[in-house]
Amino acid sequence: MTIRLLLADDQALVRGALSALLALEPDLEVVAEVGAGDLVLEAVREHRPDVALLDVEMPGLDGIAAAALVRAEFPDVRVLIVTTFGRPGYLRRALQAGASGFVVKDTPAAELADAVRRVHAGLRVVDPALATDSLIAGESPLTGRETEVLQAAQDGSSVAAMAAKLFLSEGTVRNHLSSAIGKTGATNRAEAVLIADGNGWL
Amino acid sequence: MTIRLLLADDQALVRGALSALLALEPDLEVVAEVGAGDLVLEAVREHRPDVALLDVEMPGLDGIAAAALVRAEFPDVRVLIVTTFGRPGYLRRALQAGASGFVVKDTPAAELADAVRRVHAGLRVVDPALATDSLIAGESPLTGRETEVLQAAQDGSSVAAMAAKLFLSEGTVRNHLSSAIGKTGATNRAEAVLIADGNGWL
DNA sequence: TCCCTGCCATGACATTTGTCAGATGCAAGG
DNA sequence: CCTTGCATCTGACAAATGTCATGGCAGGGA
Repeated sequence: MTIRLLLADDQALVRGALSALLALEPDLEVVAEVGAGDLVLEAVREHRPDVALLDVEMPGLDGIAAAALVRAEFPDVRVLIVTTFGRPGYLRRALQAGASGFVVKDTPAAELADAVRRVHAGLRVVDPALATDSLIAGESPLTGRETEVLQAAQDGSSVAAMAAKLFLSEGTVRNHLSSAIGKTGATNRAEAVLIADGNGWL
Repeated sequence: MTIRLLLADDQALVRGALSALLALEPDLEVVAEVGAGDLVLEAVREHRPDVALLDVEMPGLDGIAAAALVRAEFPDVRVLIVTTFGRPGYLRRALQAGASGFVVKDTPAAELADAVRRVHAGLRVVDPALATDSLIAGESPLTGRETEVLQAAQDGSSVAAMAAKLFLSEGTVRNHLSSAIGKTGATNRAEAVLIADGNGWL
């Protein structure tokens, strides 16, 4: 009885390489590969995998959002998140979205197949170092608006541009920014963006 | 006669997966894997691969710098750069460093082996879309100092912090920043950093 | 109901940032 | 030798940014 896998990663080369890696295991079978989060649910419907390996960073729907959709429609499909960045907030959100495991891409290749098997067996797989980081960093202290404003600031927009985009007054944008700067312990907007993003809060 | 390969990528999972993918080809053999740029030259000395696959983004020495070292000591070792980001400046610098090929990670997995064979045969392998981008973006218009200042600005430092780090007066830092902002077509520091980085100028 | 929190806004203020003009020194190239 | 480009600095100015106090409004507990 082989474990049926779905692979989602926007980088075709990595996707294909992971597929090759997992195909080496006799008890694993890759039944579907997709390159965008939007396609995950559809592929799950069609191929009914046992485990879905989802990258977080994907165009369109990200892996965490895709995980939530999958779990909502197919509670028996296990989700293993595989990501480049071990952002604490990613782990928290992934687990809240119903993921059973969370693996960063610099874990040894040999451990991936094991992680898949454990997840399939109903166990949780979480990098212990990351788990402690997640506890330390905690949940995002930012309010909804503060988060939105920082996201808008990511591309180097001016206050005026952000105000226009979010339909807010410039003063309000600056208030939210100031508040976010305070909460992140930063001294300016750019630093606040880096800190928040590094924690997976954006 | 198999082609001997060296793999360098800081993400162990990706490294292992690529290794599995390439091992499927009967004429290819992965003889060494390293996870940092500093280890590339040493591994080449020991294993004498025919082709080295190097990621650009690596801790310590980046893939392009490693390529230059390898080519200087072993001119008969071909270098194929494999990277996540198709930054125009990366391609230019990679070719200047003596790389024979440049592949982004969202090319189909099936093409990688072909790219390796072509590089080994003495041909150049370059993503055509990326090549035109590189021509459009052109060489970095930034002077040495401008580049340094933008790099220092990447972490959200204030002018005062950058001045201290670079042993310059605050006025000078602001002048270089202003100049860089003008050259990148940005309207502020943060945007200039994004544009310059996106072009591979930092 | 009252209180608290989040959200929105305004106005005022100090600081930081971006721009500009002007000046010097240095090195490379014609 | 002269020009050009780069790097450095100063001083001054306008614009953008960050902070603070204050107020209004809505929703969710206690």
